[in-house]
Amino acid sequence: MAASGKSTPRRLLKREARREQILAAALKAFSRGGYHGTHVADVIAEADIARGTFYLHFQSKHDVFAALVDRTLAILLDVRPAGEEPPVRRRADAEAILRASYATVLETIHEHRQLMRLLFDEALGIDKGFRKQLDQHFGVWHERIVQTLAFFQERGVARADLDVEVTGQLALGMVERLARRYLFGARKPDIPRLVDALVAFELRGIAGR
Amino acid sequence: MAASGKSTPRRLLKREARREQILAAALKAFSRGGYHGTHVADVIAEADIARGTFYLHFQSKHDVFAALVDRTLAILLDVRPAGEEPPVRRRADAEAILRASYATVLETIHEHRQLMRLLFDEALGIDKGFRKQLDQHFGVWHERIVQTLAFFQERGVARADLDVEVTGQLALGMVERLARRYLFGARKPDIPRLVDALVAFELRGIAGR
Amino acid sequence: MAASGKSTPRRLLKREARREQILAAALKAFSRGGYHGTHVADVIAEADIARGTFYLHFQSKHDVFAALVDRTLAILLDVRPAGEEPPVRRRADAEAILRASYATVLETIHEHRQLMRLLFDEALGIDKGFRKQLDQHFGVWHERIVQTLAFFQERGVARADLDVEVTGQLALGMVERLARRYLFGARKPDIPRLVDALVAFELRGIAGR
Amino acid sequence: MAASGKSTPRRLLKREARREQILAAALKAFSRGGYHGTHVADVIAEADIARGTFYLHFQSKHDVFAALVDRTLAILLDVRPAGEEPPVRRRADAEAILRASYATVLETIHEHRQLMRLLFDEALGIDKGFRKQLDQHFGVWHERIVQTLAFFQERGVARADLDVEVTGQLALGMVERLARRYLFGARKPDIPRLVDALVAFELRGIAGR
DNA sequence: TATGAATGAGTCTTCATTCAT
DNA sequence: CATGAATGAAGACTCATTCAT
Repeated sequence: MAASGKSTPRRLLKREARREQILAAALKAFSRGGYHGTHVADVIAEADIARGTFYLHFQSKHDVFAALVDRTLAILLDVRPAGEEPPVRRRADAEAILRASYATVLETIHEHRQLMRLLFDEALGIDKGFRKQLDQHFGVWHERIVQTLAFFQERGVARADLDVEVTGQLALGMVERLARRYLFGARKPDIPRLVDALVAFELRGIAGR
Repeated sequence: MAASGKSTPRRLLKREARREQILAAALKAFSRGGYHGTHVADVIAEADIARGTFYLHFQSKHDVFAALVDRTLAILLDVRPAGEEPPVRRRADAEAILRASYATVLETIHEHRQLMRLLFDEALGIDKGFRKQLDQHFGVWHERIVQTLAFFQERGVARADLDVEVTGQLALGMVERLARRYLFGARKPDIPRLVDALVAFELRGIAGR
Repeated sequence: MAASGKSTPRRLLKREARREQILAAALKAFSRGGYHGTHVADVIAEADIARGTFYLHFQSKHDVFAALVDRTLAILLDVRPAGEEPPVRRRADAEAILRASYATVLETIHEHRQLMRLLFDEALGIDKGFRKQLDQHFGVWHERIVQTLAFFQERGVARADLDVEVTGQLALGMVERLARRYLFGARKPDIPRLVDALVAFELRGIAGR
Repeated sequence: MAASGKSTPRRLLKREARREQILAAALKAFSRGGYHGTHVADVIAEADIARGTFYLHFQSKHDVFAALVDRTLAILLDVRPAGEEPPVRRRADAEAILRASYATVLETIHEHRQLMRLLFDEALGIDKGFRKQLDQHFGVWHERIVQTLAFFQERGVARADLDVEVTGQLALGMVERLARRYLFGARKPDIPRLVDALVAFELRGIAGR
């Protein structure tokens, strides 16, 4: 009698697939016209579904956008390269660590450039909520960087008087700018060159002397 | 009608004053609610004028916002400290140049933080036009920095193999991030500290060895 | 498949049960939120059935409501107390007749108060059709009352110049008002008191002198 | 004034006049189609104004309806005939009082029958709020009637054992029913006849013996 | 110039109903 | 018969802009 609560796994999969389809369509549409320039009509046209179907999977236009933002932030938070985690490390590895970290980050950003651009260019202008979410996210990243810098200080790779707090922000800003300038466009970026410049700059920047 | 002279006395002044009044109101309103969250009704309420009056001075909501953006960009482009312009300089001055430049920039940004925040947080999400305008603006800034770096290279302050192109972006990014993090908030920023960290980082970062 | 006989045993019973289940759920739901404030989703949630199942048993939301109305009107038309029907009666019985009639009516209304409230409060606002149906129904009741009054006139219980037509409406209105005021609420009504007041009032009201 | 037809340039009306115009149009429209069957489009078409103009004067469709209800209730509460108020009265005046009261009430109801029908037929089905408002309103009326009946008791016009509480409801119901049956239609009602029947019925009904 | 009432195209969202499984 | 995902017509409300005074 009762629809037994949840249904077959197949149904769930289908449901999930439809959700993905809508998210993909929304990403395309938002990337084209921005949040405010994109209407639900655009999204459903792109997804080739009916209006009602859209609202079967998302509560609102704002909701789909939020889902995309969440996904983007999740991707970003996930880029922590495996090698960075082991806390014990020899001084000579500093360059390798930085190089690996930056390469991974830049590649991930480029790989998901549509999502990233949405996050960077649109999210702030929509909602105080997104602003807060982003601030929080950057806070997490900043914390990670600060810890790395402190670790470098312990190992003597970074000078003792380094202002890790502010320098952490500087590192964040450098990546952000590179992303905006080189990673969002259609042209394939020369990531090794970017990493070279970044690492050369930062290694010296944090070093004593 | 009036004397065909150079000055347009009272009428224009009044007109100009009204325009300023509206711009000020718009800045307040937009800062509160963002571009899309702010309605013409909010602006005219803030300015205490009638609806029609608004359209007597600006063609559209978009137009006022553009005027604010133009003003912001003009302020930014204008911060070139007088001392930097003379192209001939001795090597020992590098630190002084950087220090002065960054201090001026950061102070200017903080001074006009409402305008700046509008530019950084809102402009991108409104219009492809603003995106282009910003890109262009950052291009100019980038060019300036690149020239300074090249100059430093000539003088031997910066290593010869420095990737001035990319490093220019890095410098831009650092300032942008500092602005967002420390200059937009209500708390009075510790600009000297920021400048210290910036200059110490950059001087080493661009130096050889 | 089944024996081609006259009766359709289990299947139809099951079908009928399902219909009842939906009607009961609809009554609950409509009573909670009114016709327009109740969605098919509410009804099927209450009935714990799937959307499609609902439309297997009723053509539309309007249709279920109509079924509830029909049921309500049937209940009302059915309250004619057995004793009233025999047309020959002695004058002394007038009070007994009225008392019995009113008691039965008021009790029935209270017993089915959810259905009744639906009829009184919602039906009119939905459809001209329901308005007509109600008018017709009240017409039938009015006719019954008029006949009773005329009978009372014949027997000398009611004065000869009584405007039976209008007075019939008055009687109808009195019951309606009592229903709305005392019978629809959660509090158990003091039906004897209501009947007392009604009968005392009406007997005198129709009497000569 | 308002467009004679379709293409008359709109006139700037005084705020209050425009509000009245919309209320009148809404009354017409709602009377035609009921609350739920009437769309804002119908109202503005009837008023020959633009959509926005409607929302310049009323917050919502619900709001106009509420304004009509308020107006209706105000009219009803205002029908208290002047003669009833003086609290000292001679026994012989009872009939005159009732007659005057009922006549005024019935005439007022008929005069504003469109508003009244809206109140009686639509308001309940829209909102719990309206139900409460109506209950309250009827409460006031009931109170008035009860006081009159008590006054009659004091003067010996009404029997001492009269259940004034319930009888007050009966009186209310009688009027309501007459309104619905005779006063809402297009046909001109024979109000004197209704009053005669009412008064004859009630005077006897409340009297002793 | 100033005013503010009026305009109406634009959009999101709802929800009764259908239909493939 | 049962299910519930999908449909899409419908409708309320917004708000930038215009224009008569």
